[in-house]
Amino acid sequence: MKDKVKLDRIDLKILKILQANAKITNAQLAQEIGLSPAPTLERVKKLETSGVIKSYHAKLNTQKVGLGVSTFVMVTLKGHNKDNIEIFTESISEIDEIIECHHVTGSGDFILKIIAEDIAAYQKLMLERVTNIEVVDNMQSLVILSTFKDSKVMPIP
Amino acid sequence: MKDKVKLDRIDLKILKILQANAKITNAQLAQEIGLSPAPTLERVKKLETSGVIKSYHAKLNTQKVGLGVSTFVMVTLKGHNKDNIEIFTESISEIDEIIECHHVTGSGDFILKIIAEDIAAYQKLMLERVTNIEVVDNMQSLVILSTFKDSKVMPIP
DNA sequence: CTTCGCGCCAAATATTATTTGGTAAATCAA
DNA sequence: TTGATTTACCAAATAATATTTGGCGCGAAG
Repeated sequence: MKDKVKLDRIDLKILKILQANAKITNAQLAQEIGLSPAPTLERVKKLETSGVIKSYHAKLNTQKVGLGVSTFVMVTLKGHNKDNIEIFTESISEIDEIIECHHVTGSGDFILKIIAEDIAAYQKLMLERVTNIEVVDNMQSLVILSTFKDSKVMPIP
Repeated sequence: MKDKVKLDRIDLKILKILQANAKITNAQLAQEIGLSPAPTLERVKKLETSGVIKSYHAKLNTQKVGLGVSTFVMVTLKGHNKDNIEIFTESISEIDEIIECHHVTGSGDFILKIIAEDIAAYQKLMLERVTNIEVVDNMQSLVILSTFKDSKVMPIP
């Protein structure tokens, strides 16, 4: 359940389409891939139960829901040991504004993506909930000025 | 069409639910927010047409589709002028493996998220298609070792 | 106070998903 | 190679779900 799954040309087509538009009807999907609805649905269900498709999500316009500030934050921990990493990731998991947390190579240890209402809210969040996580040594914020690309379609062959 | 939209408590509930699970049926959604199906659907449609909900996407398991390497890349351009930025973003837009491109504050100018099959494919991509974009001065890759959080639910009040 | 517009509901209808039963092609063991 | 078995497919019936309709009640504006 962790390794690559065998996917034929049609499966890949389905995945591309559903990544770009999860709301397509089964009949339309069937037509686009050149099969009838029944086997199309079977394939989609199989992709779901096998875990190739993890979930389906609505994508929002951040401005319109009043979330004006997005940032990436590069974090260095005080020590790179397992305990500290666990303390850090558990602290992170409780903070809704941190929507991504990746362990990365390079000068820092982690990179976070954070979303807040405005700069004031962002500052408050950082000061009161993030900066004071005990194992954090250093943080550098990169504020997103504009986003040119934010594709939900991965480059599958 | 660019500013915050008025959303009541029920709209916010709908948005939270659809971000977490876009495949919920209208009847279930109606029940969870405490309305009947008809006005529930009306609200969802209104959120869609007003652009609060931009789109719906399937989220895939990268391992299972054979995409083993994800990275963040911090890019510095040779000049921070408008022309160079345009040249850069247009070059970027043609490369499917670059799924995100944000203009950011800080030492670099842009941060990219890139997905590839493996390290070899990643190296090839960078050497042949990214590094040689003329306006690029410097790039630093951060390879994602593991992801602890990747939420599709934004922190709306 | 009354009228309008909005948001809601229940129930009818339309659309879509899902199941069913059966056929043909691909796979494999003998 | 052949016969058995599985797999993938299709058309059409059925079940589930979305969507429309008509009407009610409430709050705001005149």
